Amino acid sequence: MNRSKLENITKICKALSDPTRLKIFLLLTEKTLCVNAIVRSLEVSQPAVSQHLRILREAGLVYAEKRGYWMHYSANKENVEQFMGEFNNLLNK
Amino acid sequence: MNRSKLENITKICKALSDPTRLKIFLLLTEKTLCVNAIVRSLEVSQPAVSQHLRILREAGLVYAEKRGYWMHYSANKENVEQFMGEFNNLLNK
DNA sequence: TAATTATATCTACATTTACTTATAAAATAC
DNA sequence: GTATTTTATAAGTAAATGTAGATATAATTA
Repeated sequence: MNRSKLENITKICKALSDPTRLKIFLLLTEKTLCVNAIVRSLEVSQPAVSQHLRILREAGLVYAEKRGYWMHYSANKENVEQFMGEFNNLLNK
Repeated sequence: MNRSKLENITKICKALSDPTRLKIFLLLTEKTLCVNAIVRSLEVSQPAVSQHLRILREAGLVYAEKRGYWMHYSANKENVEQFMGEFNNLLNK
């Protein structure tokens, strides 16, 4: 089994292994939100949310798009589904 | 979204977020192994493997069955697939 | 019985992680 | 231009995590 493939799996799983970060991700599966909207939804500071978003972005789980001085985040569902498919294949071969 | 459901997801993701633990899990998807067989496959101590197996077991990712003084471990694929299905539903509703 | 084998648990420690406060950077508004 | 707003980054810190060595537990063998 490929090393970088292993790293990709652990990176994605690690990103979803923190409850706050998972909540952020699930919020973003429902709609696009800017950072402050997420801060208001959860009880976490703005820097904490920004750091979680960076980790989600590096794992390929969310998109980020700058508009004005807002940063719009949304879930990268296609990527997640592809990952799930590949992981499922691992199990059944 | 249910609190215990969230905890279940984070527990499973956390279990798969460590490279050594992921390797152990993937080994167990291929065949049933006792602890020492896993120790020999990877370059980790026996206590480390035992602790990883405990975490995988608590996440519902592996079965454990005692035979003689061996403990036979194998992947709980059904559980993983069910989890993947539920998670996928979360994305698409 | 005692010795051996396999696994689990305990303890200690170095590393990683999630967080807060403070600050910087980038865009907008005045 | 300066002030304001939004987000990102830096620094410090307490808590969690992964590990190895030592030890305990449970089953087997002699």
